[in-house]
Amino acid sequence: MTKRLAAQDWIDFALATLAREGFHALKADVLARKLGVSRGSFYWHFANLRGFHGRVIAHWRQMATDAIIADLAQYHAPEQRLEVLLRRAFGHGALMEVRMRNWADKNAEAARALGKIDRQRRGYIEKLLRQTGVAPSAAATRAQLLYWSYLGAALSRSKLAGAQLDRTVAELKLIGLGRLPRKAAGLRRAATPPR
Amino acid sequence: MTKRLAAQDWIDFALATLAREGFHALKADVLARKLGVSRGSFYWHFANLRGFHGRVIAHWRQMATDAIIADLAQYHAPEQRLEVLLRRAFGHGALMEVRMRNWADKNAEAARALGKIDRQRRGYIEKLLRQTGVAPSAAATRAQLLYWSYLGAALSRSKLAGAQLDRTVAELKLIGLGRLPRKAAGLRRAATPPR
DNA sequence: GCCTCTCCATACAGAAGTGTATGGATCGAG
DNA sequence: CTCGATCCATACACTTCTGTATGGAGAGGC
Repeated sequence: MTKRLAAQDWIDFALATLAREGFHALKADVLARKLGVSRGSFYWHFANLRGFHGRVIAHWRQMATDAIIADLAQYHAPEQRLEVLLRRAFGHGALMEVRMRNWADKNAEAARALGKIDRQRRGYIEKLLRQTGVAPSAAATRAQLLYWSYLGAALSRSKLAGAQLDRTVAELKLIGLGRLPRKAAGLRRAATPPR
Repeated sequence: MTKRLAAQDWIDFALATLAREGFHALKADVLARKLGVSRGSFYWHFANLRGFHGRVIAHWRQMATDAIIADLAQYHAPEQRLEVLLRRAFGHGALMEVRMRNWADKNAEAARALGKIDRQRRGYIEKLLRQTGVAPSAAATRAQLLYWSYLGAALSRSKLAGAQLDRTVAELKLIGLGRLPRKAAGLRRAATPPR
């Protein structure tokens, strides 16, 4: 005899399922079976699939938004924030990111939520760059590039670690800040004459 | 009285439909209706959906591979190739790219094809960078970053044009080649002291 | 103890799609 | 013309899923 469920239980379970299997598993029928309960429960808590999906998406957006705000509040120097942000983004393997973006292809609600988050993150990165002294005109383009790189990495399911992560983050900081790293890390030895 | 169809007709139509509506429209039922024909035709040409999808994916990969090879054969200087490649990639709005990557979430065949193409393209970019004199150790990481940026741009459905495209391509070349552009295009005026 | 509110099961109707079986149409070769 | 090969229509059985209607089961308040 398992416990009775609340609406939030369905939503939480849906998010876990989304991460594990993708949006195509977010059906009343399938979820109910996995929860060991009948569809009657689902249709008591939610009017229909659309409504349910909307709440799942909203809840994800809430969490994703809170995370980005809270996560970096502890660091104060903008350069450090950038460093931490990059390491976290590229070392983490953003599965949920992939799932949501795939879902957005079918679900307009998901697409809108994603658009909002994209703008928000890009804006945050841009602000960070400007705080480190990058000119406003350049900051926008570079923030865009950094965020695109993140998306590309996430969507090709790359999960970096160790030296590869170090090298990538170093290059990315270079892109963002537009200057040479303090100790040139063996990167630009051969090719480019110093002009 | 429209013409009778060959297998290739189905595949071509599927690719057009994929670009327009996404993989969820690639069903025997739906396609048959749109082609003004019954599912009997489909099941004569193909054993089942899996087989059909496999051939659609294979045909796409064929075309995408041929394109990248033939498209740049006319240019000889590697820097020019890079420039053209970047302009084309970021100015084009790679819809098919998005569709395929979304499809790959459900279809293992599509995922494999995509993996192959990703490696192939990244390899090509890396080769290009090395031909311009970038050190092999740096070329891999930078090619990765360039390609990630492309993917991110494609998947957030960005389609650049005009000055914005110019600025982005300039930054990207900077990333790839790791040196200042010949005529600094108004990019790094303010923020970064020349060290 | 009973009543009400909350949560769930079951049964029904129906949409959308797959795959199969079978027969009919059409076209080219000889 | 005829015959085989090619292409298509139709009908059927089956699966998976949605949404609704209705009838409970359980727990708390009083």
